[in-house]
Amino acid sequence: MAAGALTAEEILAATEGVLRRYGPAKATVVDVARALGVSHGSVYRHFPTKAALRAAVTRRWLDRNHAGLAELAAEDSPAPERLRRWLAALFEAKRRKALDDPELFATYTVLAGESDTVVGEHIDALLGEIALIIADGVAQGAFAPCDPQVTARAVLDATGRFHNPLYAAEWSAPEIDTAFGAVCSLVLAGLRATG
Amino acid sequence: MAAGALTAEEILAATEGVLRRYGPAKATVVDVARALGVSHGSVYRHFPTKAALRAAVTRRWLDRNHAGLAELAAEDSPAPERLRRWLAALFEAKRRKALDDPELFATYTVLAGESDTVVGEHIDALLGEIALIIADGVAQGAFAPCDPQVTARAVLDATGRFHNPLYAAEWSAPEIDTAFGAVCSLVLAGLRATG
DNA sequence: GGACTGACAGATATTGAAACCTGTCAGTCC
DNA sequence: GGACTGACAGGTTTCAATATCTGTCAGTCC
Repeated sequence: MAAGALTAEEILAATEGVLRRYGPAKATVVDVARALGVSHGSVYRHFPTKAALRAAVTRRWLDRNHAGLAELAAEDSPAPERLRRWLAALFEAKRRKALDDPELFATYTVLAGESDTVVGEHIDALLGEIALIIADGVAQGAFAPCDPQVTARAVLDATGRFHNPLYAAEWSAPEIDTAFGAVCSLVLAGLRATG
Repeated sequence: MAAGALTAEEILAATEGVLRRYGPAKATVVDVARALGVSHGSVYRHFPTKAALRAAVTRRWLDRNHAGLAELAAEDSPAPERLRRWLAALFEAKRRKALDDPELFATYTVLAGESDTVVGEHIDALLGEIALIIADGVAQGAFAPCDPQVTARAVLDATGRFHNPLYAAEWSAPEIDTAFGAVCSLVLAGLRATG
């Protein structure tokens, strides 16, 4: 559709559009090719399988939504408030996506469920950022000594209700902010004095 | 099938059998009636709708699995270790169900997803037990002062990965016990010194 | 008289044939 | 020669006809 040769980038953009229009169940590789004005064989020159194409779209989406969080984690500020803002930012980003366009969010939730690998890498990135903040906090003396890796996992697990898409339906409930605040406080208090 | 008049109890037992054999998608009221040797009209004398029948089966199952937990919560022992044992018992009960008979567990997970009310009551019961332990802990001086209701919710939320059926697939992973221990320790440390 | 039956209407699920999709590859075109 | 096409085999999805199910109720039976 664009200038000369077909690029992976163009295919990904077209695939996003097709997914948006038809949903994850009905979007086909033929639809993507049609949107680009090429044969579907051309798409297979750039992506080995439909699953790989969908995984690539998922990775793009995850990366885009994740922008900004890494910077926040690396900020030079007291670890406790930094962790709280980081968790709040993660929750807020996901919640906005889920509430602004529920269908698109559902589409990407399905896609994410298809490729463990992509999701696993995303989670590893999040864990790394939490571990960074925790290590800083221990160095600052704000958190009790601990294994940052293991504790980062505990923090991510404990806040699952506020980032795991499985819970998206609960994110519009009025008491969700209270619940988020309570879990955050509990986790931060726990970090201050881990047993 | 049994002695004289058809009882709700017999219908529930027969329904469990039918669900076990055919799964949640294919089990019908006609199947239940056939298993009991009666017409399906008789079943509707005891339960107004199929949904109500399924909700009753779900409640029974939840209650049965919950047996023992309430006693544990009411025990006369230090709150921190009591809470840890209570959480471990909850996790262990769910995990055993999920691993012993995955199909049956999946069946009941589907059923639970159908009736918010029944699940809500079950969660309220769990929250009450946690709140009881927390209130005891505050009275004992082991936990920092807090609103037991709100904090109970935070504890249940924070440990969601270890009791919410949505996570059942992860319960056979080797590192799950480490993760459980880490979250428990974090939560208990948080209760000791809530901010 | 009250527990139960069985036939019924409308809604939902099953089935099998036809349409479509995925992934491949020999061949076309610059 | 490398990007692209288009026809193809095998597998999956769709669609409409058919069968089954849910929930009701007038009537049967002890």
